[in-house]
Amino acid sequence: MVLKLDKVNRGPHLSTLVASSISREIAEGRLKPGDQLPTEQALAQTFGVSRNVVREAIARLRSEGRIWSQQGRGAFVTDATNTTVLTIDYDALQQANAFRSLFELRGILEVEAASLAAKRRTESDIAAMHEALDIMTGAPYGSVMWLKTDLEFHRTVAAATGNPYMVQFLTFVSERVRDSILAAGNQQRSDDMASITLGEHRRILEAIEAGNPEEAQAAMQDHLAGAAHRVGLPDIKPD
Amino acid sequence: MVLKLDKVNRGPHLSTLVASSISREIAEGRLKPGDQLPTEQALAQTFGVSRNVVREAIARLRSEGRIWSQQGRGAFVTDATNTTVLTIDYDALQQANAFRSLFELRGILEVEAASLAAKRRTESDIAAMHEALDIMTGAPYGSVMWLKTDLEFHRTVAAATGNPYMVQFLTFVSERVRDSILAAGNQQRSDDMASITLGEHRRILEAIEAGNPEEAQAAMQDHLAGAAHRVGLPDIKPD
DNA sequence: GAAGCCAGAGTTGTATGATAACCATGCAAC
DNA sequence: GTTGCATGGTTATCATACAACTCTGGCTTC
Repeated sequence: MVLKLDKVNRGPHLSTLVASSISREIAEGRLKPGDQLPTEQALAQTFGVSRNVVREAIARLRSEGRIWSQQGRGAFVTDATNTTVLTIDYDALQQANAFRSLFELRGILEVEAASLAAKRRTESDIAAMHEALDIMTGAPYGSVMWLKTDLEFHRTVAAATGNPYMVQFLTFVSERVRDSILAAGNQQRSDDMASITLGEHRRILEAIEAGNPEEAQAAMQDHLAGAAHRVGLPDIKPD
Repeated sequence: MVLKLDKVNRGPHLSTLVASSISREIAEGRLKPGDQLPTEQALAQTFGVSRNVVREAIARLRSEGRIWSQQGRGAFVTDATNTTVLTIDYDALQQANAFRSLFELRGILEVEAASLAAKRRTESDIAAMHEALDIMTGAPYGSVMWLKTDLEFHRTVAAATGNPYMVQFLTFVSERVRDSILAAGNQQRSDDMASITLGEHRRILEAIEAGNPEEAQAAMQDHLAGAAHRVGLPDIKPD
């Protein structure tokens, strides 16, 4: 039997609620950049929690770059654009348009990564890619292991560019895309998909190994077009 | 007389230090996914701070998706791939190689954004780009206003792609690049740089306005090559 | 022997009060 | 006008206590 349980809504921590609440105030413009937040004591009182909880919320917002605080002065909303972290809202991604946009961004990076990888790959890069592809070949299509090594293969391609930020960004984007696909659960499965997908991967690997950027780029492009189709995203590149 | 004083290094909050320390333990593998963290009391003791500070640090790590915690059990390291935020370490960026990598990533996104913008721009996109360019024309080269509108121009180009994530990622990367340039302070300044830079921008805008993706792409490519040269990054595209 | 119950220790979540460090302001003294 | 100082307000940190929860081990009951 397969249980499909929602994650237990173990009441999120109070600090999380407070942080979200303040975050919303900022997002919706009731707190503008430069504005001073109410004092911790005042916030504690209005939310009905201890000052401690408020401080945990503020620590979180500070780490996200949304506010800054100074001892003896207070806490202030930062100049909007200066967040030090990049986040992707999970709920927003459930909308088709948002998902399509993220998929497009991923494609841009993947295609360019494949091209760069073909130019710069080292022996150990090639070996890592082969290994990932081998494991994938032995895994059942759609299984956890399959998805994991699929990501791993793409990660090795990104790594072959020699650009650590390429790896970081691509991994981040790909994971969000994967999560969204899993959540939607509209993956089509059929037996020949495994061999098709594997074939696409193999073509990418061969092009990179051969040091052919244009072919690697084209192979990745085709692979992504195929992937888009498999998750029900037609015409990702109509223009 | 002009004083050149560094901002006093007002020590970052203790909770920040604790969070960084734990973060490093995770990043360097001494704490593996699934591992349980020491108890809050133990952490407080080893760091020599109050439990309160430890909790603020943990609240922060939790919001970043690096750990999760449950009342009565403890705090655990999450399965690496589940971080919900993407961060770029400021110090690491001071190294030339890292900076070059980030600059390259920015270039990839910018070039593709210019191409997409040429295909999809709307009237209001064009207007916004013109406005940014106008303000830039009136600002002194290298001034805060100049830098601000420079970023703003690129943001309008990204916005014209219609892809919100493109805007988000490009803005994020560009700001980190800008911060790093400002920190290094090795900007060369000369009078004709203003007109050169403006000319490059104008060429991009014209190509986008004309709906010519290839020319937009090429113009952006040249602009970035010029920018790389101006910040002392030669041969960004030698391969 | 197995299942269920219960108490206790350990841990996180939250509340509360106190102290130190720091900032802004106004006023007195010079 | 400037300096120095006192004062009130705020954040940063500490310390302690209690509530809520989990786990474990022993006990009871069958």
